[in-house]
Amino acid sequence: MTTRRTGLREQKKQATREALRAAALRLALAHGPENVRVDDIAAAAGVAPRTYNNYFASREQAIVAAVTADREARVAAAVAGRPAGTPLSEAVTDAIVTEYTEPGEDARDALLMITTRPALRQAYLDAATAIESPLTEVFGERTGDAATARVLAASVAAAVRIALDRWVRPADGGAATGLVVVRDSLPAQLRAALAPLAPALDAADHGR
Amino acid sequence: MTTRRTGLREQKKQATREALRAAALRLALAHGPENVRVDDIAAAAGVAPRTYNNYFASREQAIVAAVTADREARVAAAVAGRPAGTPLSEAVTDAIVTEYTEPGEDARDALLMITTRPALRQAYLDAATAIESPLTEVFGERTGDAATARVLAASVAAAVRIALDRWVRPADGGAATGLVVVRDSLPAQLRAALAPLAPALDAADHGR
DNA sequence: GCGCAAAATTGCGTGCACGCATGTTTTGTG
DNA sequence: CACAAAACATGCGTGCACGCAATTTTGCGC
Repeated sequence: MTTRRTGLREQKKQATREALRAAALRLALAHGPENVRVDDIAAAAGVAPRTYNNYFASREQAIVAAVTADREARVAAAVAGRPAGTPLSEAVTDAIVTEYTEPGEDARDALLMITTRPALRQAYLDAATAIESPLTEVFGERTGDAATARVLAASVAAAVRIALDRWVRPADGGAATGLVVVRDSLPAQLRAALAPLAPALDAADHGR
Repeated sequence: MTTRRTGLREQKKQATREALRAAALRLALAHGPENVRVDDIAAAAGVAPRTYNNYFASREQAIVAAVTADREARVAAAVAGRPAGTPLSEAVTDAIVTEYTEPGEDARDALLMITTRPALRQAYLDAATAIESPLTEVFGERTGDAATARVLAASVAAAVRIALDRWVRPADGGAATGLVVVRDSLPAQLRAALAPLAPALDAADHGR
């Protein structure tokens, strides 16, 4: 369906990637992210330090990837799986809210760690852009226009990123304005962030 | 109007930033980006190597900043300057097309160098996200909703980024599909990328 | 099974980003 | 006009990302 290159080779690569992810998260949780060197992660995963950078371009990426994993691909699949009659904006919003809400797993404390460290927070937000490519494909099938699909996918990714940012960021401007900023739940933030894009999504949808 | 903090200090900072930008671009053009070390740039600008990183987070940023400079702020100003009756989508598109089309200056050969080096191309695209913040302010005044404004600004930034990407990227998929990809001009790419967002922009506009 | 080409891993070397501690300049206040 | 606080420049040290080239592993046709 998607990209099934060759069998065993790809399999081992994914295993290594998974091992690195897991090791990174485990060590970071155990000793604190600041006290984990790339060499440690590589050693724990049983590969050379240099190999680490064949899989992740930064130390933060590996830790964050353990949480975000293949969430992006699932979102795209969920969008594609909605009944045909559903407006595109609704399909997208529902799929995203479902997939991003939320771990329930062991990722709970990982999220806590990530949100309190600026560098990890940044990496976590950046990871949201990974939905662009799968979403572009789905949108492409529904709108028929690849260029439009890409723009809309990028916009959705940006909205998700903003929602996560607002959800994750510590309140800062409170004292200055005297206003107490009530933090919405993640689903509410996601819906609020995606709402402004609904007209564009639906216009492109039936535009074909 | 915007953020005029205090006098002499800010002035010197901008002078240093400008000196670094200029030095980075000049050296990169002269010897090729690969052969310019951060230390060289710092030395040419008359500051310590460490100071360089107080202004730019990467070597590429400084080079690219010499071209993109304050383009972002000008876009925001241009949007704000359109007559009140203009639809928001039109105001945004026209302002962006105007400001991004194109250097005419000494930036011609700089662009050539940037587009041929992957690292610089990446930095150039990333620089487009700088419009987000000024655009958010402008949109905020026009829509009345800060959250919506931010999402739309980010979407516009993403669209611009995509347009620049398509404009700047060397044709790659041509051989595979057998199709000759005709490269549109930058204004055409920008308009095409922004068009899908028009419904969202205009819906938010008069929504207030 | 066997060998070969493609692909992945590894080691090495280099330049870089950035935290921290310290000296220096700027600012606004009494 | 002096002075304390804040902002900035600088040195130093550390860990990191990545290009390059050599080496090992994998997949596949024979």
